[in-house]
Amino acid sequence: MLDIKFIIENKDKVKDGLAKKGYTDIDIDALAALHLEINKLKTSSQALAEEKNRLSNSIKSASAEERPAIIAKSKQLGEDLKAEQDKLAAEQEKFNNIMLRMPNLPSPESPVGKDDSENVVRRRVGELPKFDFTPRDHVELMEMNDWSEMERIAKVCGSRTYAIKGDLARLELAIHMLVLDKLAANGFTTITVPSIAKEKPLYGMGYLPFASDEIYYLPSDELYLSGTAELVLNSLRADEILNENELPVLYAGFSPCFRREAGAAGKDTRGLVRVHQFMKTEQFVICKNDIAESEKWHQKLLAISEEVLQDLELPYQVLEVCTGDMGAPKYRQYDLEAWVPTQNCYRETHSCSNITDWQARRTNLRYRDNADGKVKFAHTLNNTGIATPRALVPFMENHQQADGSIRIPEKLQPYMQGKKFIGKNVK
RNA sequence: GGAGAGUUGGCAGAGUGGUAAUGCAGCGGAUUGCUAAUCCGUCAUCGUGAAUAGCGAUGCACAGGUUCGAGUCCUGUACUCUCCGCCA
Repeated sequence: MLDIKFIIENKDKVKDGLAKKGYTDIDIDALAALHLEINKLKTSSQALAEEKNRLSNSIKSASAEERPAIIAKSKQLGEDLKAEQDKLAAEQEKFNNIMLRMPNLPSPESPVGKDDSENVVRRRVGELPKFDFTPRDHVELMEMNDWSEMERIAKVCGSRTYAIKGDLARLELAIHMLVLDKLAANGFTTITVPSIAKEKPLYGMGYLPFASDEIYYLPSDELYLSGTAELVLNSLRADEILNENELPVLYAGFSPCFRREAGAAGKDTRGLVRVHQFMKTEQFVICKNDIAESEKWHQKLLAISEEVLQDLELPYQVLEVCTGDMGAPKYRQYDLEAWVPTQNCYRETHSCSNITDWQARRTNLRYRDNADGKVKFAHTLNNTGIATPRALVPFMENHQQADGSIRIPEKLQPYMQGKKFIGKNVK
């Protein structure tokens, strides 16, 4: 959500930002006019309320003869007021619906572009693996090591589900532990959160009304399945006024995540790349309303996830996401993509975003500033810590050996009982 | 699933139909004079203002209702706690 006063005072800047993000259907001038109309209705209904309050308060001291007239007048005012307030509520709803659909404005640093083809590679880190054999893709590797039940589980649970077993299943959890330890070492509080949520947090995060196709809904309970721990973490402190001394709030959230993948029909149907249910360790930050401060945290979150990929010894690239490919809530976004040898390309493993105060305005998450005692909307940021099983795809493929076994990078070995390799052919 | 109790500001906590006490914390100011204390104001949202000035509206979990007037009475919903039932 944006501040309506900011919108009105910076119409050109807002129009420019909306255009860069590809939102051409929002009429800022009409929105400003609507706001003006609402304020007029507020003023007129407040005048009626004031008069009515005055009359009501005078009844106590009025004589018995005066009372019937005052009551009648007050009753009439009450009806007028109700009519005025109904008008106001209708206009307000129109206004709110537009405001809920207003995306965040992009950073002036973000590359301007219309879609993912215009994202900019900022850097590539790590050497691509060279194989003296024909590398197998991750599905073949799972099959030859008896690490999965992909066909059976599809019969039981439907397409885009997965079941992995043995050392690969243990690896999946080991990687999360490595990331959770790293985040804890950086001051993040480990927190496991539910994957079911009410509707309100979905609006707070900006999932609704923007991406309703992506979300599982449980109608008999009026609950939704969460696509990320960010959803819950973003609303965990909703409606609070934090003390500035509590900031920054750093959460390392772990949760099962659910996505319908409705918009990805036919894409990545093979294997572990795109599944309906996965596990994610999420980095989430609440910090002061200060762009230098939140940009600092944005870089910090990015650095942590780069370190994760380095610990996993995966070659990756840092992508700065262009204005047109960014989600509505985002001010600035980096994606990390790890190399997938058999696809001969980098695939997304992390998405790192500065949301500024856009979500905090929606969840009413504020803090009291120590310097001036004022209540301000906080800034929020989020980044993937690690998401599995997708991360297992580049992991298995980059670390595969000729015999189909998988090398375990040094940093991960303590989480795998010291094993240097896993696989059927490991002696 | 059944029964009961509860939900008031950043926090604590009064308030049984007539303008939301009080304390703590924070912020602003004054005063004393010194590892701080005291006093006053302020303390959420919005409208009108150049205004962080005044004036006004709203705000007691949420949504309705009764009433000239609702934190207070009525209805529904959510959540919390206690007990019973079920249960990893």
